[in-house]
Amino acid sequence: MKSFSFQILYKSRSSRARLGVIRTAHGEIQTPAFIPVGTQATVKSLTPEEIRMVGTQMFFVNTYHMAMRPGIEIVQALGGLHTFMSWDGPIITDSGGFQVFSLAKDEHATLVKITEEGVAFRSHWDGSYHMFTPECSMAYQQALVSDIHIAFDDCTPYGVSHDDARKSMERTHRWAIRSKEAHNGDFALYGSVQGSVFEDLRKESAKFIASLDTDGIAIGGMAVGESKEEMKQVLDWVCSILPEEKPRHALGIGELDDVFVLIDHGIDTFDCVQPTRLARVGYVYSGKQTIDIQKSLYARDPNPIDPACDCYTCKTFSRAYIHHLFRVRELLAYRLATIHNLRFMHRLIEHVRTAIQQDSFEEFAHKWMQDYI
RNA sequence: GCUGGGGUGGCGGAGUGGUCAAUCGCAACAGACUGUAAAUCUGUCGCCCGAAAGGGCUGCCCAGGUUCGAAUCCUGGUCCCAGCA
Repeated sequence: MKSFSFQILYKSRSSRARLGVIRTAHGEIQTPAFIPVGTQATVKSLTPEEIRMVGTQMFFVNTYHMAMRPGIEIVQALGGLHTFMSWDGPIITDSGGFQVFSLAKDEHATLVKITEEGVAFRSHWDGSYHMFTPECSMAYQQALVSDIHIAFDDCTPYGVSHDDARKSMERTHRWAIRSKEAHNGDFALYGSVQGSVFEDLRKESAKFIASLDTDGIAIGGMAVGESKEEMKQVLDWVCSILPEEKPRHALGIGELDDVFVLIDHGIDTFDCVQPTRLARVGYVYSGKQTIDIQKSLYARDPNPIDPACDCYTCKTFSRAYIHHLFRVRELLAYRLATIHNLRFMHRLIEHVRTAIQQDSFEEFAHKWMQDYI
């Protein structure tokens, strides 16, 4: 039986922003919410306890990666993702569609082949051949026992012609139908909108995906190279059409300034590797700037990364210490920086939620963005 | 004291007459990262002018010398290392 629901608790009067709650078998998610990425069934460097400690309500796991290693059947045999990795909160899984885009982007280009049936590709681990289809993506996500599944889609690269974007979008639509047919109704399914940066396609896609009446709607194909202005346009087109009562997830977005744009358009959840990946290369959020903690400037800095932050890292360690850990490549560096960046992101959104509740979202966003660097 | 080896840019270490401002590695500095490959990628890295192309200056322990030309050869000095007394 499906134990998934979405309820809007409050709507902003001045924008499309809204407060809501997503209920799943593994708990609730207060929205808007940032969804960290835990690609390989781990939010890199953190224990589940720490993931929760920083304020994460749900995170993202990649079906493609699980299929490559350790293999879906192993996770399934171990009882699904929750028991496998000892996380009892909600989990959302990707369809595997994005990895096609991601793999095709660089030197693996020749290793990926898209057909009507699905996608044939070679593992980035060992070069072995694999095939992903909407049907197997659904079967995999079910085997992983994640709470929210995403329909198998074709992430359109930036810069393609209108013609190619249409073909890609239509393929995504056909795959969405197949995904829905193959999907086990006990879990939640999000259809995925494509259409590149073209108004007619984005609107058509939004209408089509909405018509499938999936539990929620994901917007894909954004932040793939287009400008921020184009991204905003896409959100405008799509969000003006999506049904209000369905939860909306923006796939793969989340630089700090994007947060306000997304929420302003009524996006409820969004995932991004940005906070965690930046953390691992020493870029940490500090107020409205992102600082490179590895710079010599911080070698003797006794202050916390962000004096206003309430995270474990900021309450316990100086910039100088974290600077040192990064310089000598100590493992703790990655963990402390990740704890901070995630906490920072979650806390920022907690403040946004409060602002929406108080009808001061626009003001809050404007003020925050004012001297954002 | 004798014998042998050696002193090159922040460090390690190539180069043994011109193509050398000097391979390469590290460090340093700058930049990148949006449905994740953390330990990665790119650029700079003697000094000065220039956005760049390029130009000028100084330069391979010190002082002389040979040569059209020396980090590279010779002489002296100095310091370091190894073996033997």
